[in-house]
Amino acid sequence: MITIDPTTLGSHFESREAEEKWDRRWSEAGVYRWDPAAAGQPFVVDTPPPTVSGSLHVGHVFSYTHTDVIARHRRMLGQPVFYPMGWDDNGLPTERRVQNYFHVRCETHVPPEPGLQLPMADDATRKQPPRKVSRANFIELCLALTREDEQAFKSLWQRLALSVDWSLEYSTIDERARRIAQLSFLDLWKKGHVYNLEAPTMWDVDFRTAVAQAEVEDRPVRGAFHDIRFGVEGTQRSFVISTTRPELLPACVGVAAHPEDERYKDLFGKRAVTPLFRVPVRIFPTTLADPEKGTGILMVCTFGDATDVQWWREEQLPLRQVIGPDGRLAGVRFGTEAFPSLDPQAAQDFYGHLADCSVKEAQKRIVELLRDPAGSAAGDGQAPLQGEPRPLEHPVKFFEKGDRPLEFITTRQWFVRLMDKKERLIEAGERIQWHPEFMRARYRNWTENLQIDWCISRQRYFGVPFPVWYPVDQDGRVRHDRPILAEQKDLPVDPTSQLPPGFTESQRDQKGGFTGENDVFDTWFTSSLTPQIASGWWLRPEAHQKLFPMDLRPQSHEIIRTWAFYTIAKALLHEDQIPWKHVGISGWVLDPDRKKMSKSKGNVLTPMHLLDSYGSDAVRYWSAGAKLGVDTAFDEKVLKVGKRLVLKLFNASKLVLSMSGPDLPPSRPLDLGFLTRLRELVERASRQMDGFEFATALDEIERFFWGSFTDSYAELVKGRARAEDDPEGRGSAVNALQIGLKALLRLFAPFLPYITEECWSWGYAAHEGQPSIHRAPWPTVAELSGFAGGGADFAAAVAALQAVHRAKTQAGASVGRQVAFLRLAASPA
RNA sequence: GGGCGGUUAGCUCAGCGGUAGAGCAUCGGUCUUACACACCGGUGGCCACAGGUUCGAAUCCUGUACCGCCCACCA
Repeated sequence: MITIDPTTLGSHFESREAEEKWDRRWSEAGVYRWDPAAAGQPFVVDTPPPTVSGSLHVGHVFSYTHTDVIARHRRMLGQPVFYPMGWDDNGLPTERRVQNYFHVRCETHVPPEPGLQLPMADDATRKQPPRKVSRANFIELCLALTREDEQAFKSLWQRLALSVDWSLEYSTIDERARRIAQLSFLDLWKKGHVYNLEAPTMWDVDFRTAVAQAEVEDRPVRGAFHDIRFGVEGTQRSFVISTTRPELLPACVGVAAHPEDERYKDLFGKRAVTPLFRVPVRIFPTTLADPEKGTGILMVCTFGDATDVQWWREEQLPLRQVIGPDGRLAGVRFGTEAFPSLDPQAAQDFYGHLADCSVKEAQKRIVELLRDPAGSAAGDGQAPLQGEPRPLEHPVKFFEKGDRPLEFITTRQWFVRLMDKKERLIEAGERIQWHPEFMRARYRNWTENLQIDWCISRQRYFGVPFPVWYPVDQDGRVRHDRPILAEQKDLPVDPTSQLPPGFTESQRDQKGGFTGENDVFDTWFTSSLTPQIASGWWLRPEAHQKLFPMDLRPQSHEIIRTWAFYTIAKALLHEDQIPWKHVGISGWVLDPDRKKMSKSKGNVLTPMHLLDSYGSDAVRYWSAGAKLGVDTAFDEKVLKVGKRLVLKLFNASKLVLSMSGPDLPPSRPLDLGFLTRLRELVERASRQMDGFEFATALDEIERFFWGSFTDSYAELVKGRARAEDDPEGRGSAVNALQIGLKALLRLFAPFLPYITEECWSWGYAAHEGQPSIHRAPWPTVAELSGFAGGGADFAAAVAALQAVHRAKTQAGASVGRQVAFLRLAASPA
């Protein structure tokens, strides 16, 4: 039994004060430190590195609390917990911020300036053209700026009491991450899983980079069907195609219709003639054409969409790329082999109106050109454009961070071969446990529908460079087919400033010399290695062995196709493993109108003021109340309830720990009954926590604490716990109360780390020999198994208490009023 | 067009084969030596709709309707 001086118990609870105090003590005592030498099965978390250039919002607090609750529970089970924190600073969002903040642009060929530091750009600086800096310097600026953002996140995480080991911090652009990412590339190359290829690729014309299928989204866009009349070579015939992209007419390389379409059957094998440019193109059948859509016959361009790419490949059509990497129509020459024309001069004249226009402008202009009968390919003196464009809304592919539609542009890119591994990827997903289970379908669905290999090269700067150079032959041709890879021991390398083995700087970009790869990896190429970055992988094989595969990947559902998918792919390709045993998917925080919170909608809630007004424990209480996978509408009322619970725990602890008596074991039926109920709670809550069902566990624990403990059991025994004339009963009650509180504090500890630590410190810390409740053992059925029976007595006593309360309430009397006469009778069953 | 969730008290949600639940809100009562930031008692629901299985369905099956998410070849 714990006996303490009641005057040492606090009279009120100040959450902010307690938070600061315990943060400091936990850090000093290393309560959350990962001990690689510790015995026991480790619990390893693949913590999501937040995008640090984004803003803080309640969604972060929500999902990170879920992970922390799980980690704390495992720590109390005695597992050594590996819980790192990373920062995702690598990538486009940071680039954009740094460009604006310092008013700089990265240029690959600018020489590095060692030690370059810049202040935030002032107005005068901004009037000048942006300063050009080397990639090395640009990365330094990115690091400098993201360091500030990381601090903001770190203080939020600490305030939230995330039990991460801060010595395990990393960022996705730091040296270790760059080295691991480049190692990954070398390993994939050795195993034959990567290749580079010049091919049409989805391209963002603003960022001027290739993008991968996973980063593409459909957006509804208003467009219009343009009915355009084509000629048929050597005949007077004509037909009309409907297109939403008339500006691609100069890029037309074929015409296609369904093989069974009676309207066009006789045209197959003939050549169509495009209006304006009078280029003859093959007419071929394809089952991919839908007779119901438009006029049933369509033009194939290089490239309007993914199907165009497919037809171009299958039918071996010529390449007529007119849209350049900047999204403008390039200068092309008609009458050449690439752009044949029956009337090159007229074609060139028409094209002159379009060259150098943006896609949008070109579309406007070509519509006007198509109204000119002189452009007819049918030789009937009618304008090619039939009628007026017919508006429609249709889905168009965008880069998820982009503003203009994607184009398919032929460029050289690096790919990871995945299309031949779909079966294995799906099977890997089956071996992982998804929480909730139905999220597995998202993964399977995406993997089954994968259309192209993973494009991993980006024409950007703030990223991990490819550890690759290419020989330049005597004719000045870059031999992309014979890349020179960096040596593993030299990683990380930047091929734009470092040399390949056996070359000198004077040979850079020279005939007979070499050239460095300018591209950087897709950020997901690095992010998909978070388990390896955290464990150290080849740099620390022993640690990796112990930590990998990890136990838990927490993440949100919209990045299953990227982060989860690519991480699974990497683990499979590198080590033929699954990266983790469990994936826990947190839902979204919706605003009270059930809309997703987003910056653009301006409905984002920042977490700091919530922490200020309700305290960290209350915010965690709200977060932990949501089950995995379930979206939750933000509701401030729940925070109030959390705050109330914290206060109640404070007061209940004060009550229990202020009592004393003879140290006798619980023996009275009521006390035993309470402990029996408690044991049942521990059994259920433990099972739920083991299955990551922390919200259900919290609900049960809270219900028990409030309903069975404070409002009934404590009320029933507090008289006896102070009785002078019943030492045995008093000892039994005080001990049962203390045993109960000790278990309840520990059950609440993963959810409410501050208040439980505070109350634990009053007596249990010394008595149990465990200074922190967060290192104390999770309550077990075994520790309560010595107390049996009394369940019926407990139920009867609670029912009697309620009956007395009811009688008093009906009489309008105070609950404290003495009862003169009470007769208890067994109720008829 | 395909896949996956959801639809339960005014609100936020739990329950997922055996007499409809919690918290908040609402109405009424109580200062009771842990807590009035508390406690006690009450009001409130054809569990979206329609069929089916079952002795019994909010719970299982089949459809339908909304809401949301993910995905799909943009003519």
